[in-house]
Amino acid sequence: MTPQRELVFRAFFELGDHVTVDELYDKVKEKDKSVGYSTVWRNLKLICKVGLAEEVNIGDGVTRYDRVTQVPHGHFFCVECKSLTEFSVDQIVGVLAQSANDHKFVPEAFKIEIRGLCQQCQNKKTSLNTKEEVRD
Amino acid sequence: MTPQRELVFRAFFELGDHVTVDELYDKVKEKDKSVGYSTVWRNLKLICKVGLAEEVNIGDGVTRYDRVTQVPHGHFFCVECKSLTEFSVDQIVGVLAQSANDHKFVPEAFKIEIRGLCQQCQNKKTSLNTKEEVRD
DNA sequence: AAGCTAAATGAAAACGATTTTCAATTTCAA
DNA sequence: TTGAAATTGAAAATCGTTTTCATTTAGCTT
Repeated sequence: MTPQRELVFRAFFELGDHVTVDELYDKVKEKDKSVGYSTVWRNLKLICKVGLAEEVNIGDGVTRYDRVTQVPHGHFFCVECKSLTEFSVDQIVGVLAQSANDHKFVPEAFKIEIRGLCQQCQNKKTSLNTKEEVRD
Repeated sequence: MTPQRELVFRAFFELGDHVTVDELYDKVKEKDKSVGYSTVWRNLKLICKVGLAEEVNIGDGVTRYDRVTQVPHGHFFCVECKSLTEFSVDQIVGVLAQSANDHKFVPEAFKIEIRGLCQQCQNKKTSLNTKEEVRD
């Protein structure tokens, strides 16, 4: 366990979910400017490999990383402000597991994402559109 | 409507789901070698923009494209052979819509992915591991 | 049909996140 | 302490995606 590796691990678990490599890199640099980007990247990959993190891909070209917790969750992704928030998927996972079973598929992970508008962005939109389009 | 555009549109709908830009490019080239990659790419984006296709991102660095159909579906992604197959998510979408509603989130799309092993890859694995590891 | 403008095309380059290379350094077990 | 193996940092390579730009084309308007 090198000091750099420890820094990366600690930083990752200090940060919340949905961390990008860049964000983690910045966080690590707060403690030690000399740590290289590739070291952060490699150790983040290592965290994934040992099962402590998993990649989250919302299709914006940047991979984010979630801590793997005991509680499975889905993601709300706001297409407007790009924010990512979590929600519980307890029951849903049961249904999905059943689905997988029906198809003889052995599930390892469930990725559930709802894209749309978060509450804030809904408000922004409606406040801008003062004149409503009522008809088609 | 340029002939290139028509070629791209036709090719996209002739191919099945989960098409990559490269695959579409190859398909288009079968009809007309002179069509450029960027033309294929731009028109595929256009197909998305008008709502006839949507991006599918399984986190392997390549964007795939699905035709938008009336029937919502989830994806089984085999982490071994990288195959992508579809399954029905009728009931699940209902639960997710409710979830979104509870969180004041306005859903536009639901992405449901189950990662794991397809039946074929399960068989391969078990046939290879003749000597089983029984204990931790 | 000719002329015109905006849109579309193809080739190449730019972009940007990710991944690899490589020489130097560090860890850790013997 | 010593040597092999692992790790690091900097730089470059990769690779899918996106943009640029000069040229061509589509499709209106007359």
